[in-house]
Amino acid sequence: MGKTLWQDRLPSGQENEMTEKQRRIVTAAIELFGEKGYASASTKEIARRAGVAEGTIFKHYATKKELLLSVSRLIIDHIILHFVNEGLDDLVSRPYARLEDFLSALLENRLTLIRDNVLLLKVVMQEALFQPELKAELMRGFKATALPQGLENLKAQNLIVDLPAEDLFKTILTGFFGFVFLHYVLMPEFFPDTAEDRKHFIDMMTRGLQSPQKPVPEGGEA
Amino acid sequence: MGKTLWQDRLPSGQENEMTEKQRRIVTAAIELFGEKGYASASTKEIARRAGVAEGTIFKHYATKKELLLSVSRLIIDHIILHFVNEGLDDLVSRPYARLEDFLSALLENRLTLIRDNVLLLKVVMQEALFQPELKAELMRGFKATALPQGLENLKAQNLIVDLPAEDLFKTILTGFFGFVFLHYVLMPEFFPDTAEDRKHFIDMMTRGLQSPQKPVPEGGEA
Amino acid sequence: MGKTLWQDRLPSGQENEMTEKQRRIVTAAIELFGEKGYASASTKEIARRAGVAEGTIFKHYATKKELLLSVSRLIIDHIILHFVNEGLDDLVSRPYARLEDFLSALLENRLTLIRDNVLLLKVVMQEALFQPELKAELMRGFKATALPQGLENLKAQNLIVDLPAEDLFKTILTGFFGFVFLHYVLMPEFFPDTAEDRKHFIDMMTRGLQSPQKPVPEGGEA
Amino acid sequence: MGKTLWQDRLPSGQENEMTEKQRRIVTAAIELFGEKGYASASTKEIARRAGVAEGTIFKHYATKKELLLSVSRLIIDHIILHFVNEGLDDLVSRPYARLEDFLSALLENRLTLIRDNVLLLKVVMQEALFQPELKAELMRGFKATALPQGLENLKAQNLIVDLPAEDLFKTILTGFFGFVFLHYVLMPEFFPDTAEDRKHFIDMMTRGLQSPQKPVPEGGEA
DNA sequence: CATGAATGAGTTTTCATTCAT
DNA sequence: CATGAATGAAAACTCATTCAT
Repeated sequence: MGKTLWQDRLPSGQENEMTEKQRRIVTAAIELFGEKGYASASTKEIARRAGVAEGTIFKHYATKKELLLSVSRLIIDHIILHFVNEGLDDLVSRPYARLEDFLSALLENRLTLIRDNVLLLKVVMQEALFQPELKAELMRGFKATALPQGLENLKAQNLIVDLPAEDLFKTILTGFFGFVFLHYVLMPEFFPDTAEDRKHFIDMMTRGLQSPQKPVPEGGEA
Repeated sequence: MGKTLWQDRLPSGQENEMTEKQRRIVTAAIELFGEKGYASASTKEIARRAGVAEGTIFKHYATKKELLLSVSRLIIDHIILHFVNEGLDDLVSRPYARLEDFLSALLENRLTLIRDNVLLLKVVMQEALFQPELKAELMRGFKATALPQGLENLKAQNLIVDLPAEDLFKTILTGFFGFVFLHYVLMPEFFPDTAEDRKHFIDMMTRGLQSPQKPVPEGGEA
Repeated sequence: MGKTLWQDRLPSGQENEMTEKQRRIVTAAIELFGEKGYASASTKEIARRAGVAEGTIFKHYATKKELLLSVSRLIIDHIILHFVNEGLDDLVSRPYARLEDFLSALLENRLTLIRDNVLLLKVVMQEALFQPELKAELMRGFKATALPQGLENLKAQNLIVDLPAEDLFKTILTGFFGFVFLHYVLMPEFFPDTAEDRKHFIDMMTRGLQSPQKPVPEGGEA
Repeated sequence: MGKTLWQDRLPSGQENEMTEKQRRIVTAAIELFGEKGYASASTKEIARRAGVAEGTIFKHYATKKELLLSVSRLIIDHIILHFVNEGLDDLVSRPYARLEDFLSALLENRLTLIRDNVLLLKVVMQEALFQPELKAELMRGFKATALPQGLENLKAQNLIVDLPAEDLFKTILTGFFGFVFLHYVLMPEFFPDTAEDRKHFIDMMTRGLQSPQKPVPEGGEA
């Protein structure tokens, strides 16, 4: 049922130790912050869902705000940075005959990760809107991607419009972000998850980004 | 901090009448929601800043949430309606207009208003993540756009790819949303507001959406 | 639909004058006090149902409490005292072969009056529980009845147990009150209004009150 | 003012446990509801009199209404359970007991408790007029009586009229309710608490309910 | 007389936080 | 370390009452 991947990523090594209860608290906090927002998730409910006493939360986190910050940090450090690259290395190193194939693969790859982590994203988004440092982290996450390398490959094959990689990167990011955010995070009710919709989006992006000249034919330049 | 234009636009005609106090309440709410977020702005403080009794707020808005919705509706409409009035219709009904011009106008047209309302837009976005009514309000705003009509005209002139209007609408919305949200709401620090960036975006969208065939010449071009 | 009788009884002569609006206020107050109780009926709602402005209520009644008192007085003076005797004179002056017939007629008579005036009774009851003067009024109402006369007739015919009229009166009142109050005012949900139930009650009362000796045969004692 | 017995009876066994503070809250609530009525007794004042923080009340009772229900349940049960324990069962299981003895015990048994709880009973009655949950609670109280079992025994001994237990129950309840309510709750001023009055009532009920045939003698009477 | 917008004190309720066990 | 009863400040909301029009 799409049980999330991130739960296994909470630090449990003995260095960065985190007790079982702490892990349960963090998990419950992520869920509730993601479901109802920070302000509407009461510590009482978090405690209940975590199966601990309310006081226990405050043994570990002095204030509710600190719990939120801690949770945010955790998401950034242990989760986003991980799955941002999940499968991407593989993806960009494969050859693509058409830009469409690349973009399509990119989207599908992102979606598998995102669909199961909507709550996580919601927690990050609500925070990022008002916390500059978090934005910086997010941006760092975006850039750490293997994506730029993929773009270089596409440019080498003349499959993509000839713009500075940085600009291409931003344009793609912008497009993907809009699609993904509206469809899977903000308004799934209004932007349902259909193959048709995804195709329209990929088509548009493909036409928008592909090189006006014919791509370099495979096996000869002339 | 981008003192906004909307204050002069609060309905005061005798139809959609709004008392002086009501206007002060709305103004104070917009300011405070923007400054501290919805949850942290107390009705008491809103009342104080508006110079009215707390009860007065509840005379006009049954609940605090309704006040938020009302305020959100107001700026959403403000952004939309202003846009409509500027006569994008004119633009798209002109023959030989280019898709690029349309998209460009679509973007430029809104930016001033958006830039001036970033604070409240942030709040609206943040709350929309968790409040279904607000999502609905946003969606209503999206749909109230002149966009659909514009699209019909563009299709008639064969300036835009031949897809069902609904699909076109969603694709454009998705693209614009991503661009606007990242550049002006979420991460202006990383997506600066430069003419070049806007041009790249418009170019991409234009290529992505324009009809593969040449437009129907009105009377013959060659 | 059992529209109540009492509305026509509100004073409207030119002496005891009462404006149309006042009458509407009183009517609305009785309904709402009866439906939700004094404390839970807000002046706002009373005004709305009466179709007047909230301020208008306070033009006529300085406080909400005064409205309640006025309404109570009205119920007592113009209504209870009237319908307490409605049909009773007739009823007691008819001859009865059996005690059962008398009690049965008495019950049916009371019920026709009560079924349409539950709200009125509820207003009086909630008040009477805490207002001594109101209890006195109620008691006066009970005693002003033609019932004692009826009892004398029954005693003369030896149809009823030979106790002081006062005691008989109280016993009957007690019994009827319990039946009527539980069935029609307090718990109609649990004590439904069925012919069978009424019969059981009348049977019990009849056996409980009838003279142990055979009644005086009509036409001779020996 | 009839300082009540129930305070010692508040559950404190380890099963139905009730903390010291909870007991103080209940006590204060009973006093204040009785003194000023439900609506006029504020939770703030209840807390003050109980010597606890206002929040503590809501730890134990989610809403003020729930506090009322809980308190009502408590005294209803108190009256009922006390009665049950006094062993009316004994009485009715004795052969040759008379119906009169049963009814008399039924009445006397409750009176002390009722007299001591008039204040709260008034509140319960007043609120029951408008609060369905409270009616239900009252009805539950009625049904929890030992009455039904007693009736079976009486029927077995042919001491009582042969009607379905349910009908007997309702008839008796109706009668007792009228008597008790008028004499001890609503109008003690007009229905004084005299032995004579009680006797008249019991006589009437006895005649009204007893079996027309002589009771089955257990082994012979002569 | 009638209105209804405005008031503000008061009410119920929530909730992060503390602390004795 | 863990608990959860207790706290009390602050929140949203209600409502009888006033008053300028």
